[in-house]
Amino acid sequence: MGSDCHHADGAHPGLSGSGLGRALDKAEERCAHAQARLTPPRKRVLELLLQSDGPLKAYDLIAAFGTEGQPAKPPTVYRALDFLERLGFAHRIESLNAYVPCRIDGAGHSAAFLICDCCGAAAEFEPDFGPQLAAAERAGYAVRAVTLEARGLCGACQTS
Amino acid sequence: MGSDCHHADGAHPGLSGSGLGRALDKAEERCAHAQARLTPPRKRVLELLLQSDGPLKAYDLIAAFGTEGQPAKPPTVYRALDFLERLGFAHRIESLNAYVPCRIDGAGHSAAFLICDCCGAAAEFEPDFGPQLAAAERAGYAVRAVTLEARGLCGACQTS
DNA sequence: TGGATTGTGTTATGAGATAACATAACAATA
DNA sequence: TATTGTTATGTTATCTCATAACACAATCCA
Repeated sequence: MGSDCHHADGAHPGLSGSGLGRALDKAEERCAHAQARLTPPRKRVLELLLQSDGPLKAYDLIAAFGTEGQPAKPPTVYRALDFLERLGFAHRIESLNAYVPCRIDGAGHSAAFLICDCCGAAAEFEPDFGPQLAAAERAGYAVRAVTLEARGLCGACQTS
Repeated sequence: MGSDCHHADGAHPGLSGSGLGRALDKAEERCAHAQARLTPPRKRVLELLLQSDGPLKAYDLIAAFGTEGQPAKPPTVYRALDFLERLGFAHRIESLNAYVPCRIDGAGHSAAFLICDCCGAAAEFEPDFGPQLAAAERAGYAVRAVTLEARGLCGACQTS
């Protein structure tokens, strides 16, 4: 997404219309449960993430924030992203400096991604960190969150 | 390392003296095999990484580069880091924007870290990406490199 | 020995993120 | 329903991290 690649980017198509509405409603609900507030800037950033076909940079969000074209100030967006990450609504992809909405219900603070170096797609998959958590335990670590990023080529980009 | 934490940082003590010399010699050897050149700036950056007790930021390396106190120019260090990562001598820890020497022989381009949010230690451990690689294959991805970063507390920092 | 390749030096600038402080909205409760 | 603590936002400025672009030097190799 947002790349120079000619292939389709089908990893996670962006939401729109009622699908988007439902996703936002669900987020509202989960916030209520968690005694957290999905305030307008937070909701707007989540909306932008959900609408996107692929990972968005912070400054993409900043530029797209205002519905009338006015950008947001950086802290507005970074704060919203912090919130969304804390609640598990979004993930930061470290190796891309980019953000995606969480696609996996109840993934908590751990996430795993398959990132295509050609088309830029980032597919979230169900993390199974069994072996890694076992290794952490052996080393005496108390793990709070795990992120895994696998770089390579998606199916479409291999067949070129 | 470089943190505000009072705990010891025993993850990977830095090398010095003959241990450092041996590690650098080994790197020379591996470069020769790979038809790559461990030029002075590359060797210097590797040396700094090996000497450190913990992850180093790029600008730490830039500041420490000159033996007489003169800093390096950023591209000098970033290029050396690129080289060292390409050859598997160093890893970038994405969630820290920092770099460590590779501690695992033949780890290639994949790496896994246990990162202590208190003392800043980053312990590299032997990656076993079995389940994740299986998931990638099911999704049709061709994986080139995997990095995993587990955040939490090391043993010492839990018992505070 | 000359051309291609790879690496370095240098200047400048682009991208990503946060500190600090003032103000506003909300929630609890007295 | 005024008061107070807490949480969130708005705003300015600045900091950290990383790379583009180009000239020059060293090395490789036909």
